[in-house]
Amino acid sequence: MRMNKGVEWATHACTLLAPLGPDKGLSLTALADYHGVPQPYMAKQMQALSKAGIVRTSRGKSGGYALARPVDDISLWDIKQAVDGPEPAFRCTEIRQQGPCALPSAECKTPCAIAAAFARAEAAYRDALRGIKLSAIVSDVAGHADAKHIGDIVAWYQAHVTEMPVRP
Amino acid sequence: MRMNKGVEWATHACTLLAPLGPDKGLSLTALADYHGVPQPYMAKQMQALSKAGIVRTSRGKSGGYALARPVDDISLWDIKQAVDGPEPAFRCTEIRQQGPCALPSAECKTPCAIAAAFARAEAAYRDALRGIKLSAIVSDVAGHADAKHIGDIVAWYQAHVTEMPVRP
DNA sequence: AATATTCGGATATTAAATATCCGTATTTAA
DNA sequence: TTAAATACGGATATTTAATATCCGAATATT
Repeated sequence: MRMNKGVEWATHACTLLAPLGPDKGLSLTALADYHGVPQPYMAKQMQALSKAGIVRTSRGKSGGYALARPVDDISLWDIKQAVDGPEPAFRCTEIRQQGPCALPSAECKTPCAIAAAFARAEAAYRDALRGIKLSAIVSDVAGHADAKHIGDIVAWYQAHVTEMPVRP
Repeated sequence: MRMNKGVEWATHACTLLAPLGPDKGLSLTALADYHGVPQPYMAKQMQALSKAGIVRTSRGKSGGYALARPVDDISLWDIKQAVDGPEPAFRCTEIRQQGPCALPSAECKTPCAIAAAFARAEAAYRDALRGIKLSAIVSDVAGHADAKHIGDIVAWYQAHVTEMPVRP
């Protein structure tokens, strides 16, 4: 079982957008370059985030991406769901309805006990991710960076941030 | 994110072996036929279970597979782990160490906050699966089967069970 | 109004993981 | 000794993920 790598990149991208507030953003190029990931694939993730309403975009010259909601209102589950889709990892193929002792489909109204068990575990996973907000990630990262590195980041921000004021 | 389909088959196979107790088993052919899954692929899963000490095997004529431990001592996590391997779904690629503002590797002793967060969620998933024992699955399935179907299963068992006494 | 820049989306292309199958060796009851 | 069964390694096909390319639509700037 392996998670879509795009989830990692999308989460890093959101972490990078977080300190900018609602009125500033970064272009796709900047987001891709910052972490050295291929631009077209980064675009795919950002578009998924955009569709899910996690980031908003503005096009044309000086366009880019900005967070669409407060950092306390974006959970890791939101991001994972947006990029990785809504399907559960365990997908019941109803093999109980096959073979010499197959259950007739009339008796399969209740979900297979095995599928139900895995679904409960995935619900626990989901709830854990729901409890982790972008704000917690950002403050954790900030707490570990040293002064020099923060300087680098600030300089990079100043060179790349684009204005994306929210219009009423 | 999609789970290895073999986990489903392996779990069903264990569920089928559970009522037989430690001294009786089923051949690979029987296990594969019961749920109508391809035999060579079923073999792969059973061998994984065997390596993990969840089932024991006996080779040669009248050989087969039997559970190696009491049904209360086998969790869904054990099975998932045996078939799907130990690697986490989220794998940090350390992209914080790449790009124009890359963190020097000296500062990356503590794990990336994002990776750590996903790891916590996977721990919740693991703990949930650990809490679900094969015994619970078996009794749940048994509770939902009707009398006629149970008759079918008993007849099938009688035709396919092989003796696999535990030798001291 | 023209233009350069940027996102959106569709579509290849490549790489990786999963699923399936086969052949041979090894074990064991009869 | 023989027949029947699993173990193991590898070969192949299928599916999914990752990467790259392209063109059209939108928009800020000139």
